[in-house]
Amino acid sequence: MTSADDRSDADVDGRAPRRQARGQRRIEEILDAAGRVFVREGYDAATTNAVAKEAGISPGSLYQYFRNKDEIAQGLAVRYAAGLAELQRAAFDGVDPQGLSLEDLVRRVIDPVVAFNVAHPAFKTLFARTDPPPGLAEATAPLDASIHERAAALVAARAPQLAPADAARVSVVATQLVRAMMPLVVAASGAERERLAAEARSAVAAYLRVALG
Amino acid sequence: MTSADDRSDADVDGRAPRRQARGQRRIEEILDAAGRVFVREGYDAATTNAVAKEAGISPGSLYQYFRNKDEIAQGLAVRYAAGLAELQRAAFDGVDPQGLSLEDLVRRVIDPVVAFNVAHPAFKTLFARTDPPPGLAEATAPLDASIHERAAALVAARAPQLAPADAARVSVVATQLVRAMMPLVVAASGAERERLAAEARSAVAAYLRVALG
DNA sequence: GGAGAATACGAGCAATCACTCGCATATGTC
DNA sequence: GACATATGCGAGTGATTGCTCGTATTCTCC
Repeated sequence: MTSADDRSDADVDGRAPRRQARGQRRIEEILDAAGRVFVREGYDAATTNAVAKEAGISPGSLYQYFRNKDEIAQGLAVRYAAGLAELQRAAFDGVDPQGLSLEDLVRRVIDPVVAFNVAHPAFKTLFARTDPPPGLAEATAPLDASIHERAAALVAARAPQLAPADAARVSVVATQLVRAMMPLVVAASGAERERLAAEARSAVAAYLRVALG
Repeated sequence: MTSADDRSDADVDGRAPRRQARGQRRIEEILDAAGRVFVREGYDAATTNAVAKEAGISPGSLYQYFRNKDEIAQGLAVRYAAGLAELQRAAFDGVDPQGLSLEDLVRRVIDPVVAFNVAHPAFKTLFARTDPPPGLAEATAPLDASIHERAAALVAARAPQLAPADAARVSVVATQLVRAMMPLVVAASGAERERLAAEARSAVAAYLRVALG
């Protein structure tokens, strides 16, 4: 996985170009622009030329930093994986998951996820798809993996008696439930958004109460 | 809405061509082929030329029956809406929903839906998308509406005390949960598929038990 | 201040795709 | 069997798009 991440800014020969500070800034700008375009147009309909235009650069410059569209998605996915990991770390900072009620545990997981989705609307264009095209699936695979890893760890901690296959299924299902609710929550606003977030928490908690025995 | 539906077989001048039996058969063949192509490639990546080839006809013949790609999706959606309605009618034939336990009710709704998804794998390529492109959204809007209508009717029957806004939210959320689970269920097979279907039933039932009060 | 590398440009190429058009054949009706 | 219409064909078109390439500018380091 780490070697795959490194490849993302490696040359065809495996030689990584040495980025100047300007280049690093450009990469961030491109990713920001890509997020906005993905939200506006959807991933499939988004064109690389549109991303370049949104970033205020030429198509040629874009391809200086990303070899293709999927690699842009991958860049965003890496960002998001880091942001989510940080959020979850903060949510459980100095807290023992075992000591929480199921409702509190679910709240601590979902509320930051909701906040993250609201703050980064492009996130769901990459992650909340039930049938991503192959290239996008590959780009977001590490993100998916890290999310499932965290979910599986929580399930294992709460229900150590569960057979591994059952635990895996429960964490996949719970993740899927959250994934499905995010577009609904983000699409709403104000009080309705909070109500939908509450429904998401309620659904996941209710499911887990049954599934974890 | 009804006039929009009629427009689908209407000419530009509003004159509907009179189909021969041969033409009706072709339409069915094209829809069958489109379903297979959508499953193989996904809706966005599927090309109309590929659909024509899969159906064993020329692109020109395809456009004899469908004005564009979205209209093919709409044709499939109409088929699916009818199939689902029939399935649900059969599931509740001579049964009073009020007299069932929540678990039985959920089972009667979800099991046919699972069977339908397994039998028609293209269904989820149209329906189980969290962010469909605008054209597809328009094509599947009637299908979405009829599904939500049925869900809302069941919710209203079970929880007449719920405010309309709350009832609507519950039925939307429940529908979304089912929608999200279908790709997981269909992707699995054999015993694992049945276990995932059981998780879907369990999640929806657990949610509804809380949400319906 | 000069060499080498990174950054930047943007016109345009090659490929793809939704859809058309002119014309031929099949079908149903009188 | 003749007429009208439905069905059928498939090469081709106009538009789009991911991506390249030749070239010009800016940065870093000596």
